[in-house]
Amino acid sequence: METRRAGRPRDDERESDILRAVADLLGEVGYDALTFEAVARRAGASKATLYRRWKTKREMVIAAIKAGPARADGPVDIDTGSLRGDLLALCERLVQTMMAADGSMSLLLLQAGLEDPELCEEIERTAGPTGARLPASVLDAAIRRGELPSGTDPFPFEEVVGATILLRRLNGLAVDDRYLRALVDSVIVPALRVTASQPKDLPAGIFSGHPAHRVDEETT
Amino acid sequence: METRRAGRPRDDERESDILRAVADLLGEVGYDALTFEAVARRAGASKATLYRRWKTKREMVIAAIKAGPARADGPVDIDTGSLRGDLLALCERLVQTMMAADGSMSLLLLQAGLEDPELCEEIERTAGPTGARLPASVLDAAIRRGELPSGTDPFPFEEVVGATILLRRLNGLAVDDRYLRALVDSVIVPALRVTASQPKDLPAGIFSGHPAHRVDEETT
Amino acid sequence: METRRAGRPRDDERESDILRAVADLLGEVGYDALTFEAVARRAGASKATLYRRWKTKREMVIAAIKAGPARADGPVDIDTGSLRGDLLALCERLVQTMMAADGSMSLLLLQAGLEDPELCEEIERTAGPTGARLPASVLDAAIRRGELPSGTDPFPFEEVVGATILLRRLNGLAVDDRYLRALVDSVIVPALRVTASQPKDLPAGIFSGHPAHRVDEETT
Amino acid sequence: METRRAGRPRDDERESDILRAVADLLGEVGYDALTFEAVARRAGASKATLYRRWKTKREMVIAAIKAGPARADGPVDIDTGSLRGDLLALCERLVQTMMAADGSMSLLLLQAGLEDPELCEEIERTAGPTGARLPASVLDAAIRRGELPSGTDPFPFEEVVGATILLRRLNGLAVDDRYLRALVDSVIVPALRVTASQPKDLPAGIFSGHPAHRVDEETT
DNA sequence: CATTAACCGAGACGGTACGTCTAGTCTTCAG
DNA sequence: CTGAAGACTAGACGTACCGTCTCGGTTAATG
Repeated sequence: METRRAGRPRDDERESDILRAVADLLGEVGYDALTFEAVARRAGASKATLYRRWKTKREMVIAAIKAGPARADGPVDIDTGSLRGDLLALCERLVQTMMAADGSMSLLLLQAGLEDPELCEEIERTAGPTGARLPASVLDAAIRRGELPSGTDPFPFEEVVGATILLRRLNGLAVDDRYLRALVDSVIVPALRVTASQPKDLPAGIFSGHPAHRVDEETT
Repeated sequence: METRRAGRPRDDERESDILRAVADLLGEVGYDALTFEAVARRAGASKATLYRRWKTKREMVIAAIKAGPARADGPVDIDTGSLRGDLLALCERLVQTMMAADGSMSLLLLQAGLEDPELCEEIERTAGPTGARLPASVLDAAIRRGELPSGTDPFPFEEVVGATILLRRLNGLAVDDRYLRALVDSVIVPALRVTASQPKDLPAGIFSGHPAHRVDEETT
Repeated sequence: METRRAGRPRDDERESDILRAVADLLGEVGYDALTFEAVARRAGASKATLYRRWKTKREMVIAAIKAGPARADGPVDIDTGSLRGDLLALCERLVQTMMAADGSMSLLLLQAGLEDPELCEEIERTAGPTGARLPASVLDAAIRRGELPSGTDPFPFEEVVGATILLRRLNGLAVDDRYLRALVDSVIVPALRVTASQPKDLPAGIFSGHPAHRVDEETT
Repeated sequence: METRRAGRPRDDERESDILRAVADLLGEVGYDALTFEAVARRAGASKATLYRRWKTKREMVIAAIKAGPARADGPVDIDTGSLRGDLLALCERLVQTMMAADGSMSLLLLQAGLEDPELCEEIERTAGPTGARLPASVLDAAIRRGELPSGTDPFPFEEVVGATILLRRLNGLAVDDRYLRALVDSVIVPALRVTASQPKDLPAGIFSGHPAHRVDEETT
């Protein structure tokens, strides 16, 4: 029955005040220039209060992102009538997702994935479908249309699309329709068609998600 | 005839001493923990001497990388007798290249590419074949063996391999043989085989290099 | 009832440690060569801790002087049996007081007096009789002996002696017996004898002290 | 006959340009904030050129003062008809002289006297009568009027007036008519009247001048 | 008349202090 | 125990000057 630890309980309102301050500052000065000091000032909180909750800046920022208001706009389904169209639509959605925050933000999430793979799920949950995953509905539709063999593994999409697009963005290179078409036509589609039998337990990447979960879906 | 500007000229030896110190410290403490202060101490130089040359840490580090000793170990040719083997060997070499420096180092290069695309060429030149490009020799051999149609474009390899491997590394995920085999077998090889006619003048990414140049070589 | 202001209070021990370091360094390198940096090093303190307390070097040094250990050696009374002897003894004591610190130290005190006239009293209190004031006992004895008329004002002594001796010291000129005798015989004694009725509320100089106060004592 | 050393001779114009810059900066930022760096910038000279001429800031500044344009306004004679009036007029002139430069300037001259007593003469020469010396004309007139015995020594005036006024100024204390009257009436005049026979070879102070010279005058 | 030594400006150099900032930790008092 | 407040050590930040030096170039007297 876990007796509540003695003493004054943490003030949840303080926490959300602080996280709001973190989020604001993130937008104003970026990740690198964000300091505990400034957060404390802005939130009218003490540094001790911050450190009590999060050991590092990264942790704190991630918490702020997690606490961000859940995306209101529902997960619009993708269904253009062709695999190629669906894939391009997904790519475009992913580009939009990345555009939402600035470059260092993407980078942050990227680095965050490093130690907190759960965050991927978290983002997917709060931010809605990012376009980084290949939804079963799209896959199923393609199989139904005969564009892909049944049992097609989404790995080529999920592993490749997020990585290439993020890097291009970080390099300040254009990620336009022409590029996306080249990527989809010359890499993703051919690769998906092959249905190579790859190991089913590869560790998940930030974009490739959690195969274990998907494997379940596939086998269903 | 370019009149030397007045005043005592900068001491090139000091500069190389400093850059050596930068490189050493980079290896020891990483990019984030690298400070002007420590570089000055290590190089026995004055901070003013550093700031006179580079305004920011990034600039200085990039200079250090550019100045890095041209890789002595010659560009060992890759020829395993099969396309798959060659591709895996290239991937492994790329992993080694990235391992050479720490994670934030890769990140730095990545960000550096952002504003200094020439740096890509620079690194390729000084660091020797990194494994990020698909050499014409490998391509030709595969075509000769009938594994690939003539006219195959290296885009699928160059655009995908570097990006995915770097991201996995940044995410602290294993980049082992199993992963590389999955990548090569289910993405790279199928994509190369298709020889889709894609635009030849896509902007180059940090890993995809400058297709225009290579296309010339291939057609030669 | 003055509620203690929030937050961790300043550590008085740190303060005294620091001031001790200041005093030591003053003695070792002098005022001009004294730096915040060195004080911090010596005291094992952070520069922030220093700057939190004092905005300038002068402020800090003055604090160190004020905090100096009260002079143990009691205020030895002066009584040579003659006015001339007493005055010469006072002058010699003053010379000793000035010798205690180096030249720039005297200069410092001098400048300090500029904005902090209370410091004069402070020094008189902590350093014991400096010889800069003409004690009532000496005056009374001279009057009793008939060497001076009753009601003699100490102004000629206090205003002149300190100023002339300090300046000679600052000019690196000898302040020896011969000089002191000349000063006492040809300036101080003749002037004291006149008992001119001068305004009683002249602003006090660093050496002339606060006549108003002493006048009260005398008339008591 | 000392043959001029070989090589290009120093450019006197550069020297005067520099000293003018020194003088200007002295007036603008004061002695403490004056830097070689700034002088070089202002004069369009090289630091080496400065250091070649003067080893220290003090030396340089003193040179600048010595080089200052000789005071144009001639040495107005003092003759108010009474000793007291003459002395007060001299005091006021001295106060004016000190006012001319700022406090640290006076201080500088003071310290300069420390090692370069000739500078006193220099100042007296270039700046005209400062009021620090008791002119023979004033003394003679007083003797003629019977206010002073013949053979009166100016020591009480010269030793005391400059020192007390300078110190009061440095202490930020008013040096007004009331003070000057008190000083003259209760110290200077009584002391001058006594004509004590003091040693004739006292070392000169910055204000007391060179007794040797005056002794000559007196004995004449 | 050529040499040459000292001059000149510019500015790089190793040092060092400046005054400010942030990181983390710790201490006090109030709830 | 939690909270705010804020002191504490540690040390990097970027700037400024210090006094020395090294350049390319100039200027006069010497040889």
